[in-house]
Amino acid sequence: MFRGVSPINLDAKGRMAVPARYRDKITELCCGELVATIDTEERCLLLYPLAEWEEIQEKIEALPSFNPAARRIQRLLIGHATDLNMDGNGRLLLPAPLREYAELSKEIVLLGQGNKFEIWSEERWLATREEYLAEASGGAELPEELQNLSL
Amino acid sequence: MFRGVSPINLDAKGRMAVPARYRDKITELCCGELVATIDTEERCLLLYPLAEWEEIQEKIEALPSFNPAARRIQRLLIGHATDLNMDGNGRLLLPAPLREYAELSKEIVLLGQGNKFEIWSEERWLATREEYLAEASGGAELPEELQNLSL
DNA sequence: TGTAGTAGTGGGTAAATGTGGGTAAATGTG
DNA sequence: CACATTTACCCACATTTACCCACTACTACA
Repeated sequence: MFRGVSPINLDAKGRMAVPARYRDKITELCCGELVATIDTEERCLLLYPLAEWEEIQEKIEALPSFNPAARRIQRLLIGHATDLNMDGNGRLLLPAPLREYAELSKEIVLLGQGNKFEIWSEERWLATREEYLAEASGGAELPEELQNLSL
Repeated sequence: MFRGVSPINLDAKGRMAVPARYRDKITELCCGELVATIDTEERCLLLYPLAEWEEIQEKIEALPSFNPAARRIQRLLIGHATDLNMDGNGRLLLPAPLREYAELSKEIVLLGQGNKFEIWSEERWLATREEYLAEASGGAELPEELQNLSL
């Protein structure tokens, strides 16, 4: 599915040009209909093909709604999930509330992540990547599945 | 169903313009007839399509009425439930008592939440969201369903 | 190295949307 | 029954958005 990193500039209207190498697949998967929402762990956005998102939303809605942690997740994820369509030039208009959440200004980064993309402010992504690298080289606390992973 | 976040301004008469992207679906589902009531956990309002609300009200009415907790829920939810109609411009007049409960002044936020909407004062929503994010990243006390959720 | 095609970027314009407010009907009150 | 207040309906304006077209920068290939 999706992979790779793409530095992108938002234009003055808050639009993001989807890298051409993804466009055909996105058109094929969901006719250019995508859903963006927030990531609850990091200040970045998640971008799903519509069909992919709908499966996830079903799972989230099925959570027990009297459970406070589940209500939080529902409010955060479904509450921010916004439908987006690619325009004729293969661009997406990122809604202002989502841009504000992820602190996106001009320079952003699009990360392919399998069934979805992540959208980061470039500055925040570079800083977070450094943190990850530092933690990873600590080498401690890896779950068993990871320790057995051969690259 | 409904999803996404919409910042909205109430006008001087306490009216809220329903975002255009929801209007068709609302008209189709319930001819623009909605029911607003209070949320008992958070200081926000809940907004249901009429048919959706009627199912819920039946369930609430079926609760054992000698049980004090059930009576409380009945008084709070059914007692505050108010029928609203979209006007010709796709706006809803939010009744003063409900506005006061949720402390809605000018800037409000509409959150799509599956079968319903939530209406928050923008200020309160932003503050609550930060709390949720902080708690979510604590990572503790997640129900099993949530721990296994892969996004 | 030139040329053609593709990708990324910028911005104009018409249509749709959000906003404000006037007025008449309806409602509640003295 | 008259009055004051609220609500519903309507029209008009400001703003935003979607769509389109044009320009520039690359890339690939001759």
